[in-house]
Amino acid sequence: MLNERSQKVLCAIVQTYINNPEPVGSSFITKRYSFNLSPATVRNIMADLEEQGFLSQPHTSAGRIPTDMGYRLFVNSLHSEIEYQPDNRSSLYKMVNELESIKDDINTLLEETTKRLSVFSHYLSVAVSPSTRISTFNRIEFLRHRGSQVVAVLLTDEGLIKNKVLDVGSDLSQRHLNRISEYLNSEFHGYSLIEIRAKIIREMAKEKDLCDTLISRAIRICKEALFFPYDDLFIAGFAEVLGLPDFSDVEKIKEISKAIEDKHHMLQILEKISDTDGVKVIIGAENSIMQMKGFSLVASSYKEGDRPIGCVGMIGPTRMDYSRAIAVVNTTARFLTRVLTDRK
Amino acid sequence: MLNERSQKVLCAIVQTYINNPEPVGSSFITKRYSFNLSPATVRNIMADLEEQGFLSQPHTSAGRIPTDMGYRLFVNSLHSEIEYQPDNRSSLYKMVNELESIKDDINTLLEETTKRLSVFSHYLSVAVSPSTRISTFNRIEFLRHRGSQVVAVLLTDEGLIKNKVLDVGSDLSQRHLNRISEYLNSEFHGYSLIEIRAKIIREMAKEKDLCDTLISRAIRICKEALFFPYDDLFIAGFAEVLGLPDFSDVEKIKEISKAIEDKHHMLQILEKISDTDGVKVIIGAENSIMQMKGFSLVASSYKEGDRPIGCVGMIGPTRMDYSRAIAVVNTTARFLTRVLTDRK
DNA sequence: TATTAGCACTCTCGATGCGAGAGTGCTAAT
DNA sequence: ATTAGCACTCTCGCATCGAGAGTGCTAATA
Repeated sequence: MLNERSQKVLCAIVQTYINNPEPVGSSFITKRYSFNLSPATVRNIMADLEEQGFLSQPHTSAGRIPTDMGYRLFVNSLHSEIEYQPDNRSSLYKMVNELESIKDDINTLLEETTKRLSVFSHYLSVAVSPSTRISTFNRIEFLRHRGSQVVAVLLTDEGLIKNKVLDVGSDLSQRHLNRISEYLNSEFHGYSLIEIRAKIIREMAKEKDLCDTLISRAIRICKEALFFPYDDLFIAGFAEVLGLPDFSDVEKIKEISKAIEDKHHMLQILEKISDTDGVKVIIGAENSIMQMKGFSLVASSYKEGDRPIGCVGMIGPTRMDYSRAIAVVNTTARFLTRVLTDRK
Repeated sequence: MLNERSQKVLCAIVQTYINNPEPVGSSFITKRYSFNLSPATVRNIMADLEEQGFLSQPHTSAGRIPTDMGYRLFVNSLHSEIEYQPDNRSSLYKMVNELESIKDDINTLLEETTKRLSVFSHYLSVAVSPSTRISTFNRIEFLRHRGSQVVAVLLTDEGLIKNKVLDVGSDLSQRHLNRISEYLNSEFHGYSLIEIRAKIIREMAKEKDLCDTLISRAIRICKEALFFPYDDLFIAGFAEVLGLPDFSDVEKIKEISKAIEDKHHMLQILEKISDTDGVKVIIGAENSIMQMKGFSLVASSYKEGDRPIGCVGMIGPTRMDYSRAIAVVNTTARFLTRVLTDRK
């Protein structure tokens, strides 16, 4: 579809534009890269590339800038080239080592990771905690709280700790609650939360008229206590991206701040990535789910053992340094995987 | 220090500038307000006000804009006039009523409050959860977690629920932990966390060589479990303020985003307000603690009964609509107070 | 046939100039 | 003490202009 020479020129243009966000001219390419081509030839190639949709021109008589398609081709070629080559910059390793000390609480770990990642990369960085849906039930405890309220504390094998305030009548004493939690803990230990929800639904249908009140109440309480509509989302580095030349325009800033304020949407995208393996790159409006026109996401799942459980990544302008971003995200995800896997 | 007429003119200028962020000229004032003064007179007054530091001029031959001092005078006069007149706009009441339904969890309540408040006011809105320092210990429970870890769950009388992951050796069984929590709960019930910390410090000094291991360990564990350096801070509405004309400049946006990324700083300011009564207004760099040059904070503590426990407020450009902001913040704080007081 | 040199053309960008408009400060009259 | 009048200042929008960068096309070249 594209001969090798054209592709090389395209990549050169993308790389040049990434280094410096100004339209790239033909002569720059011939000077900077030794393709042994004259500017005129490069111009012809560029015209072709534009026709095929890989480049665009802000106006006649300006150089070319990559389209999303252009970036995509660039990223794909990159991928096969340097795939998963960890970034050996000492500062990244330093950062990662600093994080080693906080392996106790997974949310603290993720929060600190995103913070440092954004400072390090100058991009927005994001992470989602292990998905509650697929998490493995370890145990649940109920603590009587003020009035008719009860605090349910859920622990999962992945290390998640989730609180939920429930309103059960005031007739259930702490003793009753302990009986309920004992029952649930023995019944559900080791199942994933999504399985448990299914079980509960079945159970509720079955026991509709049966009335072992304590158990049926336990089931009902549990259904509520295990329902967490959203996983935790960590975002850091807004101040960082404001420094990029791509955000010298107020409109652009509004767009990105809208994109990250819509946490629900963000989570959807990241959770999809949480389920898969390796680094994913989503460029601009590629993924029609997101109204992230103008931004790209480089993200990877992190795992516990062999099982992907969450996701960490970076968001930047489409003009972001993909090669570095991919390497950094990959390194970070591997680091998280190692910490989460080793901690047992 | 300032005669009544000058003050009226100043307030008129401030009000005009708040309505529309353009330097205010003398003739506008004479036309819009019926002071029965000629533009020339107003010009003289304006020159005086400028000399005294209440107004400034972007350039000769432009109108005047208020300085921080000018806003301050304006706000003070406002204060004595409409102090604590609740805002009767039906939409605010509607908003507040929607919030009534989530009185279960205080953090959820605060989060939703800030969200709605920002949408309603078009300013950034902030809130801090009840200060852990002054909160009243209700009980603590320890749950064995993975490996040598324990999850401490702290409940306070104010309704706070705090988790902390601790690394105690792996030799303490759940049974031991229960003994410890029973001891702590009977010992500390009803004390404020800050008192408890003091008690613990004394206890630790005393028992240095004594070695009732379980109790001394309990004390040590408790010291760690009760230490929460930061209260929760809720901020919402960044996208809202971007719409204001005051933030059409990228530099301004950077400034405000820096101000809110520094949560530590923000908390310091808000915690001070949490301790006092009524609505406070901090204009620009007035409070030298904050590098919030260019922004103002309108905030009020909310209470449980008669005791201020936390704080809610709004941040906007110095050119914000103080009158409305004060009313809205006041209404919101009173609403929170009512909900938190009634819920028992 | 693919490449290239040459050249006219187009478009942006910064500098410059200019006039309208808004608003001031000062002075002299009320 | 207030005000009318007026000269003055400054911004802002608009148009003009030339330099510079980069293109597309054509004709020559290997």
